[in-house]
Amino acid sequence: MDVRVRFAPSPTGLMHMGNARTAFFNWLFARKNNGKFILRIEDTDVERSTDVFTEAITQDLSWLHLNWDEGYDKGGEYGPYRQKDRGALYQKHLNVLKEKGVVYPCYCTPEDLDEMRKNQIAKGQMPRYDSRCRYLKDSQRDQYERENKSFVWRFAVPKSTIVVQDMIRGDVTFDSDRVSDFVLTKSSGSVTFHFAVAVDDACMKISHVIRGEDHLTNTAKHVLLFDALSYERPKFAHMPMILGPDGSKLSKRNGLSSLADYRKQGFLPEAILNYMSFLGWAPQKYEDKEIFSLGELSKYFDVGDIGKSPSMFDFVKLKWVNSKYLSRLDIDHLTTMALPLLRESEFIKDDVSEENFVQVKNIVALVQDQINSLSELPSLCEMYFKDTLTHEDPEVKVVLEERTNKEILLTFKEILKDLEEFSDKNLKETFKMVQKKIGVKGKALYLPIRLALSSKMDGAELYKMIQVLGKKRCIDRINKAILL
RNA sequence: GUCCCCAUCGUCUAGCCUGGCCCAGGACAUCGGGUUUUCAUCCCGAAAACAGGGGUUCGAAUCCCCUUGGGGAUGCCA
Repeated sequence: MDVRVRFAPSPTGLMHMGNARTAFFNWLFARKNNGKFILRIEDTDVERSTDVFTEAITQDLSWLHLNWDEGYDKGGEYGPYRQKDRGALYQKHLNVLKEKGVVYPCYCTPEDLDEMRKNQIAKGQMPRYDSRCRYLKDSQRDQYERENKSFVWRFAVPKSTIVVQDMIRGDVTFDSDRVSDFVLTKSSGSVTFHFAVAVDDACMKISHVIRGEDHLTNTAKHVLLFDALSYERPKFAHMPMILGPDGSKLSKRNGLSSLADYRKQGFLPEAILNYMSFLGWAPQKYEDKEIFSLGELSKYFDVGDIGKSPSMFDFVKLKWVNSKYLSRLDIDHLTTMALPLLRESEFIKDDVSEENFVQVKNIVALVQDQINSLSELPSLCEMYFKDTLTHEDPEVKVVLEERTNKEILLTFKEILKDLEEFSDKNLKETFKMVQKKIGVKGKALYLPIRLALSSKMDGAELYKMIQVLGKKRCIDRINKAILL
């Protein structure tokens, strides 16, 4: 069987981590099995769908390197790939269902339904459509028709036990009594999600439907439709949900939510993918390895290894994974990515000469190992671009005001002043000399100088810091600190 | 409410299917120590979990049931 999977976002909002993982696992499955990955836009909700989001979502996918084989922008044998362009196909299928007599028009108004629901809840029942229009007398139906009353087509759910075979959860059974006669076409004429999904998955020859667990109960409806339309059911796999840090469904409220946010924060797509892959999944032969390349992931990935329980999104761990990727990044590449952020902070001008690029690169190299995301870069680099240290931090001030430390700074400055070349060797020598003269070593020796130069307890390696700052700035800063 | 799904360290997870190798392994975070005359890295170590209760069994994290807890679904949203 040809493996064909799809990612089917609805363009009613930006892509978030949950969507992204669904897309990723589908992509992984396709690549692993030499199948096709299809991008289908589920824009049956004309009210809320916009092309802007379609555009944004496809951009996010591309950014994640999740290339698709068929899609609205690429074409393919089974198009069109936007549901709003598939109206005729849905109509055709509706006619088949009409002929089979498994659908019926429902004339209930939203108000009717609302009232019905309220009554049911009040009685402690599960809210569901009571199928009243299914058994409408012909005379009544004729009258509604004459009145041109608006209606929807509902599917007449047959009494049965519905069994959904899920690759992750095994057989899940539903009693048809729990599934109300659902709407296939809205009064506006457009189709509902359930109808479109079933028709499209069948017609696009989707072999495996891999999606979030929130669709598990919907699957009962979809399966009914496949059967009624005499289509073979695809295989289903419902992945566990990703929860926010507070244990509730991931949303705008619990922190960063859209993928675009993470991109802006300076998370690398490779890191995000690597982190996400371990949400609800672990390789069959788990060997205490945490960092996997895309290639490795698509080799090891297996739907059978996806777990059943939901997982919380751990931002701290994402940062750790990201830092791993960041520190391995080629320095030219990293510097190029840093440029926009540094411009935004007004550390550099819009156009960067080759010479300037090298300078910036030297600075970026100093903080490469310390950042968890690109967004942390500007604040760590600021001291190399601006000469505005004030030593306001009481912790810093106390150290710099200390008598011995002033002597250290003074001695250090005197030697530095006459130093020709700031090589590691020379600097080491310089520190040795200060150590000998003042009789202080280790942290006690390095910290005052570090603070005078950066006003921070931590930072880059001191020799490197001095080298990048250069003689004049080092001396100016030390002078300033001595006067404190 | 009703239905469906789920339940191992704070978090992500390995182990569960095919009971004994598990007084439960790894990673992030936390804490302690070491290397680096500073910083970061790195290394070592500590603390930290089988939700509870019943079964089945010689033996259960692993199988069954109940309870509890969490999530999802109950739309002319997807």
